[in-house]
Amino acid sequence: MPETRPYQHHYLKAACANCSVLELCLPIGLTSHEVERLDTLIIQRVKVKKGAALYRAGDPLRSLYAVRIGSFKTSMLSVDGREQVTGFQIPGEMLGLDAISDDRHTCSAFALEDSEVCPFNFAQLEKLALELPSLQHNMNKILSREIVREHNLLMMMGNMNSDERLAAFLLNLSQRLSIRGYSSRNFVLKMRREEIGSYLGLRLETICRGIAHLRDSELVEISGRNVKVLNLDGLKQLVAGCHREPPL
Amino acid sequence: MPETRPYQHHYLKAACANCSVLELCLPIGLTSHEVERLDTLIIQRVKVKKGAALYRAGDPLRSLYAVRIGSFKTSMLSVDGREQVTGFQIPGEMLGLDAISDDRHTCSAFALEDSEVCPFNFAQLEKLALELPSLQHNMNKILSREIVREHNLLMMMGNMNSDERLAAFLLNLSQRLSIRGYSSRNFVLKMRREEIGSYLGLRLETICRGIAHLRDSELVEISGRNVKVLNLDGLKQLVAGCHREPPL
DNA sequence: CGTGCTTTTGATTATGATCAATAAGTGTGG
DNA sequence: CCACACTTATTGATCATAATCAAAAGCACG
Repeated sequence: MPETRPYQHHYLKAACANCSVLELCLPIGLTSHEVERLDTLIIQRVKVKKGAALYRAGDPLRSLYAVRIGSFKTSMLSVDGREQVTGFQIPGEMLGLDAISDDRHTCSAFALEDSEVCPFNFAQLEKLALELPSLQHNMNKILSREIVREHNLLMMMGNMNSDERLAAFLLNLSQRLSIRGYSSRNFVLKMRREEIGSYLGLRLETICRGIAHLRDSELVEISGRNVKVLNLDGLKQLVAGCHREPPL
Repeated sequence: MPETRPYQHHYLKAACANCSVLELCLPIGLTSHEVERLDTLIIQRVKVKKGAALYRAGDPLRSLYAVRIGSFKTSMLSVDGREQVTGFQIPGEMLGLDAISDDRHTCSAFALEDSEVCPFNFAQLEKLALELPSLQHNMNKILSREIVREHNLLMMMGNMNSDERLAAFLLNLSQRLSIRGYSSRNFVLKMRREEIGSYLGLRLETICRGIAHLRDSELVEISGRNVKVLNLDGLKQLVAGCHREPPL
């Protein structure tokens, strides 16, 4: 990711009401009148070029972002400059939730492809949430859902071997894409092997070997970054009947 | 943890205003009038016996809980019955945040010693947060802080070896205890080696060996569950100059 | 159409898991 | 209070998994 300049401002007039990811984003369950009020927070949508940072660790929290088009990775840097990928975000998913803790982003967010986000000014969002109970409730749920996501990640890190983690990763991505109306059986990995590895706590070579194993067992067909799921149940079984010891 | 009966109800009249962990808990930064209103949500404090569950995975979300006295572990069960510990909570820390996502607890919470919690009815809490902006803001921060905590855990799982993870765990516990006014140099581990291991993605034997290593390098003195930190900076250095490869 | 980067695959090594046996605590009932 | 049973902790020996090192093959983009 050599592109380091701040994100580009391509101003677009926003309109939650006719946004295609409306039902996956902050406004879930809001009345059309409430959505209109939320709309007023989004000054403009923002385009982020592939490889560019939407924000960086240490930046003050200005806005939360909903991914509208494209995809992102969020990552932290360790003291000695190693990257830990903490998540991949696709349309309808939120970015920046970790920053509320300390009014400062703890992760950086990079676009994995040319992308577009809706920024919600956080101060205004909190203010509006005081007036719209369902918005407040949504925010709580979205924050809590992120906690649950990370619990599952921890579970994976603690109890799954490399092949199982990879299978779980593909399955999770497949399911999230399917919710967004994309194919759950054919999709493209926008991230590098190294980034998948970092996310799963593995080296990139281990990811390559895992892919080879899944291919050998005819669960998926992966060539380059193109994924075709051949045996969804098989994948699920691999993830479910997982863990380092057999059940006694 | 053989004790499986639901938590015991020892009713105590609650009063945030003169609670010793007030400034670490939900009411941070609230005016005394606001704290009074929050007080009305806590019908009574609840005592939980060592080993008993405060709630279990699958239970409907009724309340969030602030630990007042004692300590807890939260854990999830995998399909084949293996435990993944997701956190340890000490006084002033919140329990149940993951349940907001789906109105259902995804973890179980067990008392590691005889303990006491303050339950906040969640529905009432959300309602009250609409009227008290600083309460709403606190809730957002607490949720976000939990996300940051888990990011750091992921970082640990992904980039640290066993000794470094153990050192990071001890350091983190030491710091949290110190914030609560306990000694940061002398404390007692209320959890078993196995639970520490599960939390850190390691086996209990590896924890024992790690303890032996830290003892050999004269960073800490650990006998049984009693911890004495001998060289805080040394511990920090081990955690900071960590990671599987040396910095290039 | 090279020149990076990224991915793949192979060979070897290191770390932590597993298996096993012993020791140290903890709590209970006599 | 002690003896016993049981849980928890420690340490050793061996093994398995994934990391590391290395080299070649694909790709993508200027």
